[in-house]
Amino acid sequence: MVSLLFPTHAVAPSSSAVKPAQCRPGTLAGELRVALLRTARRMRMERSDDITDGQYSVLHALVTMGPLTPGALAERDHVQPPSMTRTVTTLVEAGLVSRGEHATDRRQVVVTITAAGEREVRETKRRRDAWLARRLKDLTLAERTTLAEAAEILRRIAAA
Amino acid sequence: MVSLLFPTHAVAPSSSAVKPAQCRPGTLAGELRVALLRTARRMRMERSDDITDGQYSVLHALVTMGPLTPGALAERDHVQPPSMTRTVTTLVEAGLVSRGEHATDRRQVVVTITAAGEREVRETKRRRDAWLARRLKDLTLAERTTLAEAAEILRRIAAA
DNA sequence: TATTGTTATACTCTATAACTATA
DNA sequence: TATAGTTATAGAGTATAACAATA
Repeated sequence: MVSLLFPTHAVAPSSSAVKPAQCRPGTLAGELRVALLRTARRMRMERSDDITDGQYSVLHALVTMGPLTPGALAERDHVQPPSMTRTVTTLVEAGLVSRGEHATDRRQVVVTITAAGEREVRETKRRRDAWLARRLKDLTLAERTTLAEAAEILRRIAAA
Repeated sequence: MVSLLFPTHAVAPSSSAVKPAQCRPGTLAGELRVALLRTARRMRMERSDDITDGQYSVLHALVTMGPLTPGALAERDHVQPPSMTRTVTTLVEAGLVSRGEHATDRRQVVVTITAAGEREVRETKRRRDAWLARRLKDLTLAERTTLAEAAEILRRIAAA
């Protein structure tokens, strides 16, 4: 099913630059590794300076998943519980999250993001998108189509 | 110039899944950001446990650029000179790099990677490529072609 | 006098072990 | 007795300031 708004000839030009050997899993892996790590590293730089990667990761999880316990957050980030206690304490003091009581189990704590925390996440995403969008504007439509397709494929790969 | 080994109909199928709106810089940026950061994060996990990201970065720079001074390494990684002194000392003690004298300027120090250091870098790359290649094998040829094209585009973006 | 690198010191982040409260 | 979270303490990593050696 080929969209009429997207004739195949708009895609063909960029595909012509790639040689068959570059598509072999072994060869492609090396090229893709460099490209992904380098771009991601550059993009990760586009964030607020007064928050660490670990802290941002917690805020992002809370935005995506809703309120979570410290234990769940620790497991998600492959970090030990005491480290997460510290991270959460820092975020509480910064007013970005709040601690609350669990509905049924009084041992547990529920961490909830605040309005300021949501704003922080939104702002970081906005910065990174702006950095990326600025570069995407200089590409051809065919190149952007390729990246849109690649994004879908990469999401599947990362999830596997 | 379209390669005979790569007829365009092999590429068209994957492009049909992408809608025009997804190729607008603003929209694409958001999708691409998530896909890149998620995949890169997963891939970065595939490394030796007894070396940090900062240490690996130094080894990688030395493999790519040849011997460098601590000052050059510090600037490259956006780190302060004393921090690089510490990192280099750790790597020297681990036998992965060695300190040497500068040819003409006796204030400067030249850091050179050792055979063990090169092995460490090779091993990490091998792990990451293996992880990636395993996932690439399950893709269609058209999808791998898309990723090969995307890799080229991303390298340009990261360099800009 | 300026530059390169190191040492001294402090702060942050993370980990393990021990402790408190609750189930 | 087991579990969730915290506190206590120690080990890396990085930063600023002060210092040594050389240009």
